[in-house]
Amino acid sequence: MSPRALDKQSLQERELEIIEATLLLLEEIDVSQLTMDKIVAQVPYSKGTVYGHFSCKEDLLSGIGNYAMHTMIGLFSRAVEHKGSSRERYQAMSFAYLIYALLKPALFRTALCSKSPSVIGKTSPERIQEHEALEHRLMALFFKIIDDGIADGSLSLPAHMSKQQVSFTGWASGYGVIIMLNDDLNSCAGRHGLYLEQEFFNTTTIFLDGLNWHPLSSERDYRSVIKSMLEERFADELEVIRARGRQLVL
Amino acid sequence: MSPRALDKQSLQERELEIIEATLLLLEEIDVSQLTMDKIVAQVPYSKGTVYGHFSCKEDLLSGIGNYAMHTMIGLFSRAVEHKGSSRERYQAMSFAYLIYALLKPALFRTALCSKSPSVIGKTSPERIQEHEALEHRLMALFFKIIDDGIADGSLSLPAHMSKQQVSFTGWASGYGVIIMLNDDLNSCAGRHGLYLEQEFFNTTTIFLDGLNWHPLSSERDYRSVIKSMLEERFADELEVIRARGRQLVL
DNA sequence: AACGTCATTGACGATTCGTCACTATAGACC
DNA sequence: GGTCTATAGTGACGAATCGTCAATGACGTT
Repeated sequence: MSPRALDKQSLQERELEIIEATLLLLEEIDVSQLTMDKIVAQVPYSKGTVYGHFSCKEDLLSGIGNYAMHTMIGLFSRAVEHKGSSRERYQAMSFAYLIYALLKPALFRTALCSKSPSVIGKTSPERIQEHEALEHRLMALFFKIIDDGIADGSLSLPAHMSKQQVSFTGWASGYGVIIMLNDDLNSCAGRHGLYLEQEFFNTTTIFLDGLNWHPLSSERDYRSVIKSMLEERFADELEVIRARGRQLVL
Repeated sequence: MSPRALDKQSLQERELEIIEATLLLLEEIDVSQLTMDKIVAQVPYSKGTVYGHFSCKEDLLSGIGNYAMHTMIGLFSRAVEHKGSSRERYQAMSFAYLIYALLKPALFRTALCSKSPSVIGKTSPERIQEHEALEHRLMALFFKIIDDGIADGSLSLPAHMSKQQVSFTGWASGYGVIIMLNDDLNSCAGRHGLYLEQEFFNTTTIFLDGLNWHPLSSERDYRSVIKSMLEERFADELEVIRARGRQLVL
């Protein structure tokens, strides 16, 4: 094909192509049945070329994880432009996570895998570094809003907690909920009656109340704030999600 | 050996033996390098026998996950006997989780793997069922304390939230923190300066404050409450953890 | 047109998996 | 105590998967 053309541009494009092909494959088969041979068959490149990009299956899964973070950063950046109090904007951003989970189920599911120790243990150092950089960018979006909250007086950091700790704690809580309710993403009926979006909302609300970020949930109906924010900023995405037969129950 | 002796007792003992041998192995090698052959070599049984217990490596990992939950239930049951307010007892129980994480690092690390979709996808239905039953038992311990809190008037359930939702949300938050700070379990210095025990404490505190579970953290120094609870109820475990060179920084 | 360079290829050896035909043994029955 | 049977246990083997590397070919250079 192109022997003397190792320009980064097309290399990255091909990496993306492999990732997208894998995701397409993962809409039909489970991660546990994913093999490199199946990926190679799905793609116009040979095994050697694929291995040139990804040192092993786990490395590819991590690549997908990073791709997922890119997607998230895009969605988060849109949510953060929501007009409202700093607490509302924080909550809006959290919900962009949910939109992503519902919009790209295969990506979401696979990205979770990429966090497991068994995958990380086989991931190339470069990709881990990339992962951390992306995580940092994501966290920075939250930092910004926390600063806003402190600036406008609606939030003061708890004793012994830095901005980073607050932001990390909130993120981890939401992450835990999503991991644990992930199974039922498609079945709609929640695990023992739990709905992802409900518990995600509850977790965020309790967290922000716990931080004493004003106005508290007792003073304001955040459920409808979120609802209208979603309809306004993510109309297209909601359309796609609904077309797939998944209703957001809030 | 024993042809006509399929008593459940010894079968379960052997299952445990295989699990413990695997955990021993996992103190030296990473999960990603774990193979069934290595396990078989570590154990006085043959491949066929091991496969009789566990249908594949993933099934074994899930078995380890369930074993971990057993361990946790044991520790939790001890923490719950702490004398103090209902909120204190809740917090004590949360911290039993941390004790477990520090006491059995290999078990803890592996149990995390067992939650990943790629592992669950290959786990036998029976074991998944067992997992859910154990999860239920664990949750029930939390239910109990939430009931106590409601009974003694220090807690009222938030609008639109059931006992189950509260308990789930709290659990998931703690779980997320632990997953995300897991890497550094042994390195002691936290990820970008975050310490597992610190953030675990913070998350629990914010969560309980968010629930408005009295007395709030502004009214009571829970840090020292936890400290003395640990010294009192988990002296032996703390000893072991310290002997390994890990200090609990609270 | 001959050469050098480098991306690409896919066949192959190595590893790992999971099965199954066979062996061993404890008890039942004569 | 000898034989028979049912079941636990074994480990060699075929199948699947992995990751490599010697060979190929496309393109720029001389």
